[in-house]
Amino acid sequence: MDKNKKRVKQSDIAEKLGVSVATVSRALKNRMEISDEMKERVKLAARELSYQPNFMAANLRSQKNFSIGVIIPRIVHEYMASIIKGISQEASTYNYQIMVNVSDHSYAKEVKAVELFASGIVDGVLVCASNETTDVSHFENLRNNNIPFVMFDKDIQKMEAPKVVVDDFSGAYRAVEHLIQQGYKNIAHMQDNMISHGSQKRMKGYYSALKKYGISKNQDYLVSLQTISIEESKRLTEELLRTYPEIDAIFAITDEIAIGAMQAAQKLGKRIPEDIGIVGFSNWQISQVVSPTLSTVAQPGIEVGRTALKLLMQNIENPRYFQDNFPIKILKTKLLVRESSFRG
Amino acid sequence: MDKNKKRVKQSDIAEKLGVSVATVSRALKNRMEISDEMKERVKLAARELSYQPNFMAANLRSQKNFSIGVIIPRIVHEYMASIIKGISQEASTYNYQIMVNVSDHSYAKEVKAVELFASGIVDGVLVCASNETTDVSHFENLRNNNIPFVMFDKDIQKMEAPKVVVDDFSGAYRAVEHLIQQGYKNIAHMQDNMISHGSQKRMKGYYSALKKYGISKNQDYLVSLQTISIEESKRLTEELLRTYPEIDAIFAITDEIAIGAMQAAQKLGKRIPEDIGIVGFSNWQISQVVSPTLSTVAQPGIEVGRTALKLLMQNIENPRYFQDNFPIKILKTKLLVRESSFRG
DNA sequence: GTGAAAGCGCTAACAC
DNA sequence: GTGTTAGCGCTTTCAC
Repeated sequence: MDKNKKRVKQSDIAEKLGVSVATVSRALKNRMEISDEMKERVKLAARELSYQPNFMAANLRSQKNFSIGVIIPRIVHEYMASIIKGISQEASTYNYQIMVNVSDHSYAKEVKAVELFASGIVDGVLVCASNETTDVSHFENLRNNNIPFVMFDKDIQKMEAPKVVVDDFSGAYRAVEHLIQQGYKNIAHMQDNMISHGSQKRMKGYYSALKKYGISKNQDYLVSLQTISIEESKRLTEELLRTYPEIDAIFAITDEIAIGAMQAAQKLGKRIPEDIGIVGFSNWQISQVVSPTLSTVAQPGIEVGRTALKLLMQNIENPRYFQDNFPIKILKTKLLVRESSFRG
Repeated sequence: MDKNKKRVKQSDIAEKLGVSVATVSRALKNRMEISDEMKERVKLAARELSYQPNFMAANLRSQKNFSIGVIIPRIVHEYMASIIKGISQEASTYNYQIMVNVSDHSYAKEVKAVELFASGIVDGVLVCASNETTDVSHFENLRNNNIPFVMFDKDIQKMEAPKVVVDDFSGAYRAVEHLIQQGYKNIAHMQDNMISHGSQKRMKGYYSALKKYGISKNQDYLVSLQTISIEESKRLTEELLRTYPEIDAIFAITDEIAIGAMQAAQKLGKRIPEDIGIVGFSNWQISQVVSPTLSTVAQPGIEVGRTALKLLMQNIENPRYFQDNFPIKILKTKLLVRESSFRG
């Protein structure tokens, strides 16, 4: 065991070369005041001694740590994972690392995560609030410590901060418009029970499309799920379709719900898309595999991640970048018409 | 802008109270040599000044940073995400953070990530090697810097390190045994082209079950996919079933491949499970949604993550814990019999 | 172009 | 119980 083999530091290089640590530090950082010859000597020695910089020390000095904190409610979730992928990709172009903290949709955990990140172990924070989060005072911790942050995916209205979200409204609008154009008349909407801004926007998009095409709204065609799951959706959809057999289309707020709806429709002997059209939201991989394939509204997860990180980096590089004028980036969703809603 | 509002530090508290920084530091850490009264005074003052500890400074001193690096090949991947979830859960019980670095199955990126983590910004590393990784010399960086690490999911044979993997062999064995017990006779195996240890184990499990039940092995029933995708699997399975119509069961190395196989079988007018039985591997959510539902071998992702992190923490807490005698934890897989292979 | 020296904020060894 | 002091390893004035 080489427990006594200490890590080589700049002073070791300095000693070996008979120069000062300052020179070593500068040479390693390629400062131009150092002669090329010295740079070479230092770098050579560094390699010989297999020197590895100690970032903790450098960070303490420079008050930066080249890492950003990411708070998300879930990780086993295709859309979230794709956002992380985007964040991760973009971060690496800045040579930044990401620290991922999963709140598990617990407000308490989110608060803890925010406090931790506010303590200075990261240069900035990206956060997607949990479903439980209504009080947003914990984010003041970040402000007080001058840690810039950007919110993504979930838009908490009263929160003043830079945000990156997707266009829920027009995504929903186009989905419903498409159903109408396919000749469907009685279009139901399955939503979650969240009073989240995104859910509301989707609902508004749904109603707006109906209105535009002169279809009067029917409260009975609106169903809210308590828990989001295929089973729950299947159960409620079956109930809905039995009660209102005239319903010939469903716009579901997520693919999961859409698939439950498909299963219910099929169970009742309805043909998709002939008898009933179905459109989901998110474009999960699963939506291409079910039979018939599911039409859905694709959300650009990777782009959301990249955009959020870019915004954050601008704020990190220039602390007064936003000047209290917080941008809200709304990324475009895209309707993908597949079998479940296309009758030509 | 309160740019000149400097962060309050221990010395500010000390000054305000007329005590030394040492006392403040100790009081905040609840050391018992400090009187309760002083602890109270210090904590009160800390709160009044809204003091936030500077972890960078503390870390530099203590040479710890309470974070561990995680290197994974992909993140948009249900099984990986569940492993991360497990790591994340367990880490939080130790008050550790995780730094996630995605290699994207690129050897070069993996090397970079290892080097970064070897530089001392984390107390330990968990790594799942990329598919490109055959040379493992980069991990020496971690050893040289006394950064403990644990490998998970992917078992690179020549790599001597603590490992956490799942029992691919017996998972595959039981899947095939189940098919045999259901009366299937001509069982094909669809695998990936990776020469990965896991794939090989599954193949061995497949052959071993056949042998056990006296079924002679037929090389023609073994298909390797160049790229893993539903389409590719569908194409190759169709080819396979056209060439060898006697095949009445398929054991696929992933759920993705299994689903492609299901689609091919259905396209050829074969009924599942009556005419052909299919079993996958991984228990993706999708496997419960396809019709018929897919039998599969579940891998305990969360457990893999938790176990890997626990092993790592033991090594962090006691650097000579493993004494060069590296454990390999093999977690149990579980066969889930669903519709696609059950004919009662 | 290079060196000396002063910290970054905190912890810990050693006093008393 | 509390203070003094000496760093952790690096960066950065300020000299020369």
